[in-house]
Order: sequence, then structure tokens, then C-alpha cells
Amino acid sequence: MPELAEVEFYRKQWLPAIGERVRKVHLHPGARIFRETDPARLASTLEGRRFLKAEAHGKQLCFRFSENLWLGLHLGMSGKLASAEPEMVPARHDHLVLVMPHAALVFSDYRKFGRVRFHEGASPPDWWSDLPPQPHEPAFDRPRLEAIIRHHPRKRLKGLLLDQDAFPGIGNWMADEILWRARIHPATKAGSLPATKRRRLFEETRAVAQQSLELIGNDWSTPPDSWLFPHRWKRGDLCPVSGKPLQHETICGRTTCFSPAIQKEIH
DNA sequence: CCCCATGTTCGACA
DNA sequence: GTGTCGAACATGGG
Repeated sequence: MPELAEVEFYRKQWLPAIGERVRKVHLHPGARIFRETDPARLASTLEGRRFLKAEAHGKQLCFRFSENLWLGLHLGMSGKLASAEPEMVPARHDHLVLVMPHAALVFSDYRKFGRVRFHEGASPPDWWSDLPPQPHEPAFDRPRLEAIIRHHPRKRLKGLLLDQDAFPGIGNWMADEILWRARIHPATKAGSLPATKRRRLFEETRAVAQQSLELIGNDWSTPPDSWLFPHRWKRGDLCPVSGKPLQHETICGRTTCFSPAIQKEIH
């Protein structure tokens, strides 16, 4: 599930254990999510360290532990983080569990597209330090959006919004929400956008990122019916702006929902 | 049995 | 190099 806002929600699920030390680590060593890590070494390294900080950037999560330990998690398509009782017994899809004095921190992922990384060192690893500005941050400004568009003039906007080097954290539903609000057809090539639409794209990108973080990122609140969000999953639902039917189409390899009445393709 | 899924990566190809 | 497409990954739901 997780895009920017859901990742933020899951980050918060581990906050209750901040300041505590890792007592024990349970893991499923064969799981695909450890593909670039040595799980046994991760477990023995984590045990005894103090949990200092939980951060998110786009879809990337970084958990800091004492003695220069960095734990990176990516939730993939179906990853989730939760807190449970310390005595919990890991279920089939609970691949990594940090047992703390007052809670067990659980990373579960039934499809196993997620990823676990870790790093020891005073300076941050590349996967944490080399990240582009997130859409809701001041560094994501108009000039930056203009540069992204200049760099990919022939790319269709649906695909461009899913590019994590350009729009970190934006995923399938957020991309559709942004284009729908900006009234841009998802197959429009970035380079053919007029200045008014580029401004609109910028504003709606920031707005969707910010508002999603406030709703979903805090307590998983469902966005209101005035958003595309609650309508996009049901076949045959109507666009809340035009009242006309929504359309579903594969664009850039992903199921895309848009409102043909207000999102016209520019050639 | 079929098709679909909020992600990423890789190879083939124009 | 740019961009698109399909497949792959692994599992479950409808």
C-alpha cells in the first residue's frame, strides 16, 4: 500500500519504543526482503542498541540506533509496521521483529517486495543521504519542477510522477490524485505542458502531499469524497467535480484512474 | 481457472 | 542516452 502518507503513518507506529534498547530480534532469514543484507549479522548487531530516531523520506524509512547503526526499511507493495506486545510470536509474514522492553516492533510484508538494509558508521549510508527533496518540502520549488520537466520532455506525466528521483514518495494513487486536481490528462507529455498547467501541477503536487500527510499520515483518516481517492477504486463511480464517469486505463504500466471530462489530452 | 493489486528492477526494443 | 513495454518478484482477494 504504502506511498508518502502511508509510510509516514507506519513510521509513527514504532515511535512508542524510542529510547528503549533492543532485547531480542526475531527474523525470517530466508525472506526476500533481506536480499542485500546478512540477517544473522543484522540481528546480532541490533541487540542491545538503543533506538534513537525514526525518520521517513519519500517511501524510504530510516531507524537510528546507538553506536552508529542505521536500519533502512522499504515497505514495497504490501509492507506494514506495527507495535505489539513484547511477548508476541511472529506470524508467517512478520519478517523482522525488534523486541523492546515495552513493545515488539514488527515489520510484516506478505508479498515480500519490501527491503531491509543496514549500515554501521558515523556518516549516513548512500541510500539515506542521496535523496531528492520531497514534494512537501521548501526545497521542492518551482525551479526544481521546471528542471524535472526540462529533463524529461517526452515522458508522460503519470510515469514522471512515479519517478522516485523526481517525486519521492508519490505512488500510484497520489499521482492520479495530483493529475486529476490539476486537470491534466495522465498521458500528457511533460514537455507539452503550458506554463499555467505547470504551475497547477506544482501547486497540486504540494497540496496532495501535505494534505495526505495530515490525514493518512496521522491516523489513517480516509480523505473526503471531494477527493478522487474514495472514488478511484470502484468501477463505474463518478468524478466528484464533473459528475461524469471516471475512466480506468493502463498508462506507463500502471492502472490509472482519471476523469476524461476534465482531463483532456494535449498534443 | 481467471484477473487484479498503493513498488521496483531488468532486459528487449524503437 | 530516452522512453516504453512486459516480465519478474510472492501472496492473497475477488
